[in-house]
Amino acid sequence: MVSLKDVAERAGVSRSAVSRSFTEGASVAPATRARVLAAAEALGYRPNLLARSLTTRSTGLIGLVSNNFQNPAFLEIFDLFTRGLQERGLRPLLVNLTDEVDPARSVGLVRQYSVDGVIVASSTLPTAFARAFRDAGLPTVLAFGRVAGESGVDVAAIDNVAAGQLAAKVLLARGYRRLGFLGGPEAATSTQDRLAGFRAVAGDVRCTFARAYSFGAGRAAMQGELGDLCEGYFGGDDVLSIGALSALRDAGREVPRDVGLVGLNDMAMAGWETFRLTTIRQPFAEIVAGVLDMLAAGLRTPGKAPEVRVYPCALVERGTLRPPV
Amino acid sequence: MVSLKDVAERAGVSRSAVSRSFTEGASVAPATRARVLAAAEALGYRPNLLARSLTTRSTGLIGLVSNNFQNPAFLEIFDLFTRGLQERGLRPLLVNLTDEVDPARSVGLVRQYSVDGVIVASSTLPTAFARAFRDAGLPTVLAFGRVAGESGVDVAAIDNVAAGQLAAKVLLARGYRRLGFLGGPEAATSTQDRLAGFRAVAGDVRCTFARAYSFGAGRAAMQGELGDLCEGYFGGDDVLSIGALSALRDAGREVPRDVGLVGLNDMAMAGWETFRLTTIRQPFAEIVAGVLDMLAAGLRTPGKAPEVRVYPCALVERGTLRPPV
DNA sequence: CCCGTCCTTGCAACCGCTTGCAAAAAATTT
DNA sequence: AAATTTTTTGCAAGCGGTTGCAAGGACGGG
Repeated sequence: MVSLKDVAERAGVSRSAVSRSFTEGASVAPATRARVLAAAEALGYRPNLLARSLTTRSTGLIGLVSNNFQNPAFLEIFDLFTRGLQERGLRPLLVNLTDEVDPARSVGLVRQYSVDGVIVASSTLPTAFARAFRDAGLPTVLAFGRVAGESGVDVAAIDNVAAGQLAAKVLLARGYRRLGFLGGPEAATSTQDRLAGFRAVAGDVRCTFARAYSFGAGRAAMQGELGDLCEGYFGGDDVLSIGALSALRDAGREVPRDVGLVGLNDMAMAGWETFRLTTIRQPFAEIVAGVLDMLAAGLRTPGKAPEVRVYPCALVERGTLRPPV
Repeated sequence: MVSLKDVAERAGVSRSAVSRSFTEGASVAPATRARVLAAAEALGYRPNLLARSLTTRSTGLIGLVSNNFQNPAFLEIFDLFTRGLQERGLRPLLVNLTDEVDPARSVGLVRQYSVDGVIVASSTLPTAFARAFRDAGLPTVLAFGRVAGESGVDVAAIDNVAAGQLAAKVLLARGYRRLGFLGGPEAATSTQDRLAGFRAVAGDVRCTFARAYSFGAGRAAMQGELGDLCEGYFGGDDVLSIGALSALRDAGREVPRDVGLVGLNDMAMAGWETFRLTTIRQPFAEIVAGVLDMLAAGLRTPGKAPEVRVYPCALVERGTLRPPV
């Protein structure tokens, strides 16, 4: 492994000179820098960022933590995050928190790697996790979390209550009367908020909670409904809704004629011709951009007051809701 | 940030003693270690792994590189990799190589972070990438690559040629006569090998290549076929096949009666009741375990000779192929 | 009680890089 | 040409750890 010293020797300068040649705007004569860069090039030298981080106190590492590795929506989200981070010269350290229950352990884990900040990408991870990172002094931003109330961390998300309201309004406007809520994990804030909004508009609704955001869970939940079906359903998310849709179709129920279904997310799959799921779009790209923006701000200004960015969501019309009456 | 020095002071010992207290099997009196650990606990100290790596020359960081962020199969794969790495005390540095064409740049990137090794998880990334990592002196293992020929790196994968043969045999055994190949990106070794195997058994077949492993690409490709349909198709992978399936169904073709379709991967979605795709299973979990195993060996023994592990694949019977005649 | 062993411990150097500071060199002024 | 200012450079210390080495202590045997 070629180091600063090797380059310095080859270029006939001190190690400091080499170091400065590699830092933007450092005081070094153009000629020297040229010589150094040439030597570095010849030797195939690349500065060791981790060693550098010891003095600069910044690694460029960002903990990307999630517990959502079954929902295809998250592949889209990881794609956006990884690309976005890379564009900013940051590197995602992926942390899979599936089945993890102890925030302290996760904190220890990312701290040992001196990450500069952490992104919590999940709507089902208990808020204790995000708070734990924050309390450890790490700039933390929560994607897809709860926007109301004081979480103490940056949040970028839609207003899930509003989304629930929108779902209810739309279902009613399309003439569906008895409404049902087919939520994700009951404990998740996203589920609670969507339900709250849904209820605020639709009043008393039937509630079922799936054990996870997955096709199987959605299908099973809907199969449980078949005995006494509501007219319109708000599915906790797209993949859940797609599972529900399959149950309905297999049972011979006509969607959208007999029963209406609206999902949430607008993941790529919702648009697949097989499903044509009418859904409420959650603007992933914008949310991710917002997260990165706040993260960058948090890195620049440690101790910055937490910020909440709320993104609008809108109905995407496809085939699982009948047209307005 | 509390460091070695702080703990040493509080425990009334030298920094070395603290360091040793934290390394397995180092020479330190039990009583001292206890005192040190107590002090560390009280201060909330955690050793800085990156600083440690400077002398130990091992960061525990593993580059997990892929260019496959649209295919839901890869979410399953990332899940397996991240969990498997975490269990071994390693951390995945996720590198998204979508649209990247220059191997050198990727190498520089992971080298700057002194990763201990890299996992290339892709069947479409040019082999030049894996080789470039290897040439940079990094233990590299390629998941889902080509198993034949000398790549110079560890490989864990199925034998794609055999998979192609299996697909052809099965299709013929089910009485489908004119066969078509609906492959992924033409340049990918996986596509070439699957086709080669397919042809070896089925002889002259119709060939179409989708531009990516995606629903849309599969659907579009199959729509192109509709004018002059073959009887049986081997889809380059499940998501492609599912796209193709949707095109067939929408066109009113009866699957499996009029046309048969067999996919490859057996991703979770293939089992969804909506699709019930008959497919050739690629044992993800076993492959990932093999990758991690070889990676661990590579970390232990630098310069270890590259190894190739071939995993068997088998037909998973569902609804898109008629029963044997 | 003295001595040889073995276990513990601290010192100091080092991993690869950054940076404040003061000296040296170059450029400007007078 | 001397004096002053500005730029460039190297030194040395430090970031948070590890580790070879030699000195100090504890312990058992003679």
